[in-house]
Amino acid sequence: MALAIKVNEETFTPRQQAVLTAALDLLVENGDGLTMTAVARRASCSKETLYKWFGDRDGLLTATVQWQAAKVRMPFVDRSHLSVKALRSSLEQFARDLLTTIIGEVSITLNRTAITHAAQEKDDLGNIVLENGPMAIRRRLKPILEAARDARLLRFPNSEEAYRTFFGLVVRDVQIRLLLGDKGLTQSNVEANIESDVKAAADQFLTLYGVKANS
Amino acid sequence: MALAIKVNEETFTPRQQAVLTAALDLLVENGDGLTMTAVARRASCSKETLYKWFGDRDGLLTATVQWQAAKVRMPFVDRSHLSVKALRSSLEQFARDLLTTIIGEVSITLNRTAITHAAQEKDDLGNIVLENGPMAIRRRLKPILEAARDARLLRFPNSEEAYRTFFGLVVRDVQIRLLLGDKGLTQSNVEANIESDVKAAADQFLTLYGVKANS
DNA sequence: AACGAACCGTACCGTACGGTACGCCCATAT
DNA sequence: ATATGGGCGTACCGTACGGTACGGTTCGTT
Repeated sequence: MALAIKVNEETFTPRQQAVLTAALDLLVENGDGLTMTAVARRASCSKETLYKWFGDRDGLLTATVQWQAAKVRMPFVDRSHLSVKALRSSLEQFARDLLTTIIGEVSITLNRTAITHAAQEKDDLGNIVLENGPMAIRRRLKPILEAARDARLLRFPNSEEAYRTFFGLVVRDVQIRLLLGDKGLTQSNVEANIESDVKAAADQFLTLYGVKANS
Repeated sequence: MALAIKVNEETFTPRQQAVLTAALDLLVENGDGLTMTAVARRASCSKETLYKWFGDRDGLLTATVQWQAAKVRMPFVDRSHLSVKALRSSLEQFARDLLTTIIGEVSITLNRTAITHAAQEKDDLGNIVLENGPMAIRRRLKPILEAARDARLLRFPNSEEAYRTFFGLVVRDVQIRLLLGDKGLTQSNVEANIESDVKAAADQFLTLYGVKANS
């Protein structure tokens, strides 16, 4: 838990955030478009300032990803009253948040950038994205799963396995196809089916781990 | 189906394949290490030859990915006698092949390269990897699923959905974590659990879509 | 008013790399 | 033996980009 890199709102001044926004925009528009000159021009600042604030290109990239990844805050899910209905609703909420996040252009860009980065030895960005993406969800979902198990609504030997199954049921091949730029899978295309996919994933998860279904 | 890019063994001469091997090695060793000079030195050939054979850097990259991706040939799965046992065995075989492929260094490198490539406008590599990865599996698995449905072993409204669920149950978060360079998930780490994961995925899939379980 | 800090814009430097040109070797054909 | 062509090695060119330097401007402080 101490591993999570904390980025407060106050970490960056508004001016700096404007710079980071420019950097992110360039990243989204054109993955390799993040040249220092381009960011400086887009943000109407001098390159010297960029180097003063962020050290070097990698620092700017890291700051951008950190700042943006930390913004992915999923809405709070109630875990007080644990009826089957409430559990299903929570699962659907998680699935919906996960899917809508994943198919967003920003998320795709961040993941692509981090993966490109990880292809070289420097794996900072990969960890940042992981920490704010899958791991953040895991941290939030696991206690709910465990509470549901304690309430005899779910049955599983290992909450880690249960979480990963949920992830798989929700994400399936959507993320990798989007990352690879599958033209047969536009965001709007996925977006239209989110609700039915969400329901299907929750149903399947409950079929696999709900108390009724499992022996 | 005509979309699949065909790459015969004879497409490249042995000497050319040696060059492609060198290129792939450099790619695996260091994602951005694929400079024309480096490939030429590694393969003991001249840059001029590279340009003569492959046109430009992108052509070399594409040839490398095509050539390597086309090598991913999964073993044939018998689909003649369709007992429950044979079906489960087939599913496990698919899951095993999928997992072992995905966690391989070559696959990770290819996917990372294609994703990096897709981050710019050029999406050739993404399609090639997709076509030889997920889509190849889909083409092989779908008829088996449909045969099993016709034999009343499985029940699903949509074979596409069934395939994607299978994919999700098998891959879960493994691929994205490996692509992002998650240090808590080494190949050997995953490899050790392949067999149990494979069994679990097949079990879960049969629980969801097997005739016995569904109403 | 005077000073200084922060910052913009631009010019500049060094390097890395894609791509080209050229000289040489060697193998095969005639 | 000689010619020819495919290919190796190297040197070279142009450009793009990371990083630095510097003059000019704005703004806050005293």
